[in-house]
Amino acid sequence: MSDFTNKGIARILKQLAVLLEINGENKYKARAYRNASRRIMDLDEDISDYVSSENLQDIDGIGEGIAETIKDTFKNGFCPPLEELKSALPSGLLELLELPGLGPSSAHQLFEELKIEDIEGLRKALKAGKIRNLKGFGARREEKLLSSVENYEKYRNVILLSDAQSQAEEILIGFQSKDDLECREIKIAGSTRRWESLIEKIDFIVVTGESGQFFELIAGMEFIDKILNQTEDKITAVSESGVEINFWIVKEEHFPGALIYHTGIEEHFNKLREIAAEKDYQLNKYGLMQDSELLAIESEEEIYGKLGLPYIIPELREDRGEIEAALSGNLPDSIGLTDIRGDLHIHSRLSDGAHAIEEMVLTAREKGYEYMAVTDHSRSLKIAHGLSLAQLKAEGKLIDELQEKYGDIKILKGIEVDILSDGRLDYEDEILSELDLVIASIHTGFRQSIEQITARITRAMQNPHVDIIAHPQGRLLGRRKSYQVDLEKIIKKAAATGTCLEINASPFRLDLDDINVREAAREGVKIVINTDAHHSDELNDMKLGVSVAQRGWLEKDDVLNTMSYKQLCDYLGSG
DNA sequence: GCCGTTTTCGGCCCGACTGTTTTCAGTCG
Repeated sequence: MSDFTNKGIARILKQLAVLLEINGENKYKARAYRNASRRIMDLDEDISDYVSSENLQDIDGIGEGIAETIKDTFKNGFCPPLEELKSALPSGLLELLELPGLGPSSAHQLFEELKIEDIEGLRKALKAGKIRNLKGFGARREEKLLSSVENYEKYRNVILLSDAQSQAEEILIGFQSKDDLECREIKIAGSTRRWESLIEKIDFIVVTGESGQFFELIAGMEFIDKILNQTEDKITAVSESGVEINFWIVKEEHFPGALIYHTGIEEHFNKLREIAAEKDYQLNKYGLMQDSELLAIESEEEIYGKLGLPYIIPELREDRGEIEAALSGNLPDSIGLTDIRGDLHIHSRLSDGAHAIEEMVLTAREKGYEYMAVTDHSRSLKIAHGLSLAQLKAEGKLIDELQEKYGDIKILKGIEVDILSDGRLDYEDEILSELDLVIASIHTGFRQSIEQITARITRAMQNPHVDIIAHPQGRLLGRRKSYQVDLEKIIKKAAATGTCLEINASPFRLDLDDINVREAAREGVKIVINTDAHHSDELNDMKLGVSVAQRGWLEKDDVLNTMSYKQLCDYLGSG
């Protein structure tokens, strides 16, 4: 009898669903698996308990068939029908679905008619002009797919910041269990340490005792796929998910210097080097030297200090003026996670969230938040079970009851109201006026012109009830580009109307991005950092949003949800 | 495959958009 986590089983069922779709089977069968996957993901109890007590079918969405599949998976240690499908279908078909504009049906068709098995095969067929002649395709679609393929290849080996962090974390944990003969010190550097939204490579700086043993240690880690290259001072490995991992091996006395060298972008380091030269030091990847002697230095702070600079946090080391600001004493007093007093964009089960409002309230309380806002979707977003007027009213009543029960957190009645394709909002003003907080956002009409989308958002901001524009760029990192929008205009309008712009902290979005956040704050726009949580775990994403704020040079006062509850009410009331 | 019954099979979150067609299937959110 093997053991699987809820996440593990959910992943298996989801994969099964996708493969069934590609295999051209009944789409509702596939949907049933996908549905079951979601239920298990959201389950509070362990799925293994259901298996051992033989009551899997008590779970909504799991019937005889799927219960049997799960039991078999536990029994065998693998999922028989999944393995069967995997051996029947080329594995590359799955990646075809990553392309926007290509779904399971088309993947099935491409495989059946042209024996296309992966993206490379598709690229060749597209170049050869073979696709346009297929039924349901055409010249235009061929052109779009080609651009999708090119975009995909560009991001092929890039992973989300949150994924890079969890992989890096696993590696660190792997080292913790070893004695310090093999690894005396290890720290994340590079773009992951700077909290860039997309990561190409994960860098570590390592002080080892016995480098031979260190190599074996890495090679033996279960999530390391292979070692690409090994020299005396660097090991390059590839993780199972295909991302490159560099271990820079340094001597203990070189650790702080190496950390600075491998953390900021090159231009940041070059400017530090120039400052060092002016002070008759030499700065290189080993550290700070004077008269060819390495100075005994313990930390990065000390190096910055010797150069006459305050410490510059990794998030700012992008050569966007931070050195100049440090020299003139104008570095931002960067906002931190502990400054955040509440989360103002949270979904519940009433629309498309995983949990009841009460569970989200309990999680927010655990985080020590002073306030939170329940902001489910509005009525026209049917796929997300957008709330009818009656449901919205019922939700308000429910919140009143919860507010009675939990006095130590303020629960705002909010909504994420859709900005419809024609620019109207999804509820009338009199409905919005009764709510504590109104977030407006775009979920339809992504392909409209820059003028249309900009006009939709500016019109929404002119509505006096709208407090926040959520995910203003509408991007999905590495997957979907931002819709066409004139952010300069949006920022100006936000400043003029007192509307807040959101940093959406979802690891898939991080929207606004750091550059535009900084621009908005410069123009005096108030920024709000929200998780857009659809699951209680996702309230933890706040740290990602804060990192965007830090990279955008924000200070505490630039951010709405660092305010006390009273200040927040005053602000919203006047807005 | 699951569910909810008008218990034995029909419907399955839904509507907009797109590119293909010339009335619709596939994709997306």
